Amino acid sequence: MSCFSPLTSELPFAVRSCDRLKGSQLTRLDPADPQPAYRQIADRLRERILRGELAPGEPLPSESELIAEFAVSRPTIRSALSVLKNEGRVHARQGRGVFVRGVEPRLRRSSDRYSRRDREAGRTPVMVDTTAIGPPKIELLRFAPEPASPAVAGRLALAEGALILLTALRVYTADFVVQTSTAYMPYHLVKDSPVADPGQQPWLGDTIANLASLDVHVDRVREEVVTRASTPQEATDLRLRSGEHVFKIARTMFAAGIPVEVSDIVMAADRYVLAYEFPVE
Amino acid sequence: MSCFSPLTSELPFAVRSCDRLKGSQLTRLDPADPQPAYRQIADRLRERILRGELAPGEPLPSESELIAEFAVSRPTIRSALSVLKNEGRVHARQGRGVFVRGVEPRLRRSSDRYSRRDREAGRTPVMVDTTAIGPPKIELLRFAPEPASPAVAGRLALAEGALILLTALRVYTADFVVQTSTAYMPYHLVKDSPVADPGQQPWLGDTIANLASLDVHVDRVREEVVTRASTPQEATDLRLRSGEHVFKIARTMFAAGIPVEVSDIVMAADRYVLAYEFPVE
DNA sequence: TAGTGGTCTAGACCACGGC
DNA sequence: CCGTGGTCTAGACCACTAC
Repeated sequence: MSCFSPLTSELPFAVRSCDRLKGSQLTRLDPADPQPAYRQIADRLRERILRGELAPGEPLPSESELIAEFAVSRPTIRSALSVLKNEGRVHARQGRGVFVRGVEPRLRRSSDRYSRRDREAGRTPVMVDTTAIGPPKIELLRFAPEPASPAVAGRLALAEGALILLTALRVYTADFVVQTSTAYMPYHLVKDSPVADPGQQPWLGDTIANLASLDVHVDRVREEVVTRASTPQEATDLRLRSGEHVFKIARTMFAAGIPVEVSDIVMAADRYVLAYEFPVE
Repeated sequence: MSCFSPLTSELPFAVRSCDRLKGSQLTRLDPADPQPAYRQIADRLRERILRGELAPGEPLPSESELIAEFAVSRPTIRSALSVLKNEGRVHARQGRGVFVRGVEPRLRRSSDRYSRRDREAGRTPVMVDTTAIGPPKIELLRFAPEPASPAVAGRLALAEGALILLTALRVYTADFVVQTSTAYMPYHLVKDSPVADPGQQPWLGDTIANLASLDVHVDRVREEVVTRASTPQEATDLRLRSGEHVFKIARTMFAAGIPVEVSDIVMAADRYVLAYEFPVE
């Protein structure tokens, strides 16, 4: 397209003179650079973004403009753009263009939320700092006693196959899912109590309050954080595109040194900042 | 590789009937499926991986085999594979093949490392659980007093432009970089002390010990964790491919409620599990 | 040498969005 | 309507690895 240079077939990379380019100068790639063209192009575009030359929300030059600017074929431009997409720096919208992704404010998930003060103020510990987006809605996906898997039994220091109470939740805010959690409690702790009654559960999602009502007092929390690409299921749940990252938190609550609940919490990695504050010594 | 073992078909996961080896049956795509071919193919391959049909370390079928199996062109197969690469589920090695990525054990970075017991045992708090890989080596990149940037001044509750001591470190283990950190301390705390002397610094990387020698006693730590794609600089430092994720930890140390050090710590996200343990109430 | 993945081109058709 | 990005094809050459 454009720029019918007879040099095209002679010189594989660049060096085509093309006087009338629509706005954008021709940008030469460095043939000495061992990096392939699509990486060099991605690097140049990334620089423009990091330097603020292309501000958040702004569109990048269109594919055809980039083809003209760098004098390469469309697939090469698309490879370059896909690098930036995979880095989460831009997102494409069909029919519109490719846009620099803004730094959306992240939800803050703070270890403070386990403090008694917050609980007594009536704040649910499922998440905090919902001030900007309203209170969370909780959807109960499953709630049932089950035999513990070996992994869960190990984490709860139970015999394999012992009964646990499984609670699977999904947390929404303003109709978009922000996290899912799957929690396991030893069934013998909650049996015959309101906590084990799906219709009655008094503090859905608030393990500490639930256990306190049974005179089990959580005094220590451990959270182990990893991040990885989402599975298709998680991507569906959290409305991510497959491949976007999640935080996965394996949480254990202890009462007097005994694990009384473990849970696996999954949330969109780029929507959260995890804040931990703890004493030293 | 494939199908020499008669046991294969008995194993719970390897269900392929392997009569005539990689003749690999033709796998039909669903034309009714609104998903494009490359995604359908990626999904099928992902399933095989998640089901264990393709075990960690094993090669996927080669591109030409996949072309035959799904009856599509090479670029389509390559798009499908690039989806899985970007998810971190496989990695390609030129001239060899595409291999299922194993779950390498992650280094554990635990909040315990700030405890006095560990310090007195002589363990450096820069990282822990180095048992598997030997003690860390610390490279000092920069060590100099500087005027604080507005951001750092804010985090340290100093006036803008106040002097801070900047310490930039890189931590190696067995010759591979595991984390970088940039720390800032109010210069007035350390001025004229051995802590401010590059040649003398007694506990490089151990802020708590350094400050304790000046009678400043850290009693609380806050860490704020985010994850995002690495910048090119970080990718170089940590030997990541551009686009792989990092954890970024913004740490603040407090003594009697006053921030006495802030630091930014960056590490390869898929090499770490961050463990936090803290009391409730 | 044969097979693998890595890069690049040229050209085609489609779906979406705004005018 | 036209321009945008999304998908797909066919074919080429290269660099690396194994044998």
